[in-house]
Amino acid sequence: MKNQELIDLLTKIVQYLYLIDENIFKIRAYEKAIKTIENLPKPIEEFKNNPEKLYTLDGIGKGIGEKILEYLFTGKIVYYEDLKKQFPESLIEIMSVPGMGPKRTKLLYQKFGIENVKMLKEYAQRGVLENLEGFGKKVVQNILDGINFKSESGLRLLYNEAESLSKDITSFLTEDETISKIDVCGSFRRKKETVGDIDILCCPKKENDFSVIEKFTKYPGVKKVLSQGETKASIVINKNVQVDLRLIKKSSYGSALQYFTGSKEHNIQLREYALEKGYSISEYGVFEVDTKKYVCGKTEDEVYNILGLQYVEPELREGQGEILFAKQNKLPKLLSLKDIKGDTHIHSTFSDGMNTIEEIVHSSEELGYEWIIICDHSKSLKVAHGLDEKELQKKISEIKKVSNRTKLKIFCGTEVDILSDGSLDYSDEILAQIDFVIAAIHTGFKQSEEQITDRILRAMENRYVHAISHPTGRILLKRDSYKVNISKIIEAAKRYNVLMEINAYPDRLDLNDINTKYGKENGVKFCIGTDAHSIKHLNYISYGINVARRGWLERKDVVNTMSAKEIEKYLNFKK
DNA sequence: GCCGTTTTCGGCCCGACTGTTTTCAGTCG
Repeated sequence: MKNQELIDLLTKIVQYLYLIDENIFKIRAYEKAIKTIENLPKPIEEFKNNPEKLYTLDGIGKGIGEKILEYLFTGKIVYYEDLKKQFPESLIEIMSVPGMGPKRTKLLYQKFGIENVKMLKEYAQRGVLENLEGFGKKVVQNILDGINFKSESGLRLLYNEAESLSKDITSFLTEDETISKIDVCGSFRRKKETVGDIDILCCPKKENDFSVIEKFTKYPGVKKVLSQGETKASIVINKNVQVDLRLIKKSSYGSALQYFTGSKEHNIQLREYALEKGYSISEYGVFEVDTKKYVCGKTEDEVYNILGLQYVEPELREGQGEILFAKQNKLPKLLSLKDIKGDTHIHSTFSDGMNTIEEIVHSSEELGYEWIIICDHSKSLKVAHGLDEKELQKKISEIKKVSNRTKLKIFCGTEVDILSDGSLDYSDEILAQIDFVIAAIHTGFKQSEEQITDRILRAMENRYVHAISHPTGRILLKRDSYKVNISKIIEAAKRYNVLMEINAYPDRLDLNDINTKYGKENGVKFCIGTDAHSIKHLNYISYGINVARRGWLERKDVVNTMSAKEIEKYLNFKK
């Protein structure tokens, strides 16, 4: 799949366009096209032989479409090669230094020939930049700080890390009880799998009480105050995470919440749509264009409703058609935690889990589940104490024993390895005795895309396989997915009636949101498994639900919403 | 560079903070 390479290339083009001060709307057109490719669930190569389909994609017209085709056929884009002749590529890195934008980057290059971050640092330290027009002592200091900040950070947070950080900061801000409302917005509220920074919105109890801004800058663990105004401040805290706080009064709270939740693309589309209807939207509210009169903005509901739109859940606000659906009153009723009646992927002490089946049962009862599936590893995964056939029999009888002491329905599952030749780690005779078979790849990550795709397809053909676990094998922020044609796998899932797992482990979240949505569009059904290796992990189910919601899934798309009777019937039907 | 149920040309979301300015450019979200 060349999608990421193409995205990287187009992103560089965008940076160059900023540098040469190209028409801002042209730049936005490129940015929009990049978003479209990021949300594409298929390999871009598939458009090689039917370009007409490429041009139907949102934001891709003649100009950018031709460049994409040029890239697919020749591996490069001449337009980009020409841009490189104007300015060295290393200027793009300079522009990524906080405080350095295209204007300053270009000026320093033309005046001093500064073409990389190292040179920038040297010139800044020598004090030669301060006398330039538009520069000054503080600007130069900010640039130096920016260089340090950049070298130390760059990483995004996993969603669950952002979650605990957010809790800590919001409880600090609310401890004096001067605040009536507080929300963490941005990509965190949209439940993205990783979060770049934390955006907090709050409404003080007393109008014009700005004291919380001051308090915010005193948060324990603050490393640097980037900016501090009357209604807005930005800090950097330990771990080099940027946190922004914005104060807003009651009458604007809803529109501010809407605005700061984003995404940028969603907001642009919403505002464009509002203009068609004669309204202008900002974080302060919805206003009539003609009279500039305030119309509403107290709640998010109001903002969408005044435009004749259904309320759009934050998880759907990615500019991927949700506004059109909202217009037609056709948004999905998203899955929620209260719909969940069981977990399809739990490890016990039989393999590499920390807790016994008895303990898992106890915790699952507390969660209000009707059923669970204990999936341990299969025999060849020695590092995880995979079960051989004998141990598997022991596990089956243990489940029977524990079942006598609980109302909870316990299914015996296995996370069976897909071996490097595509065969499964247990014989069909063994698999037939197991209630739920979820097949997974744990070895041979370096194989070619064809090999891995074929391996998984072969596993799916097996009549005893109910599901595919963590279908792309990625570890967020650590390891890329193995090479696999995931759209082929998803399409096959419908054909073979195999579930796609949304693995809820916080650093997996695999399938991801985009592929989940693609699966739904192709009629695929899903199971959400926590992959819990300890009873504490059972709560990870909420992270799986986040992905499901971002993938537009409803109750009916997910087997975890079935009652114990329904799921039993469902699992048997497969055999 | 993209797009169109008034348009194939003329639009394209909106605002805060900083630092350097005498009214605003640059950067950021």
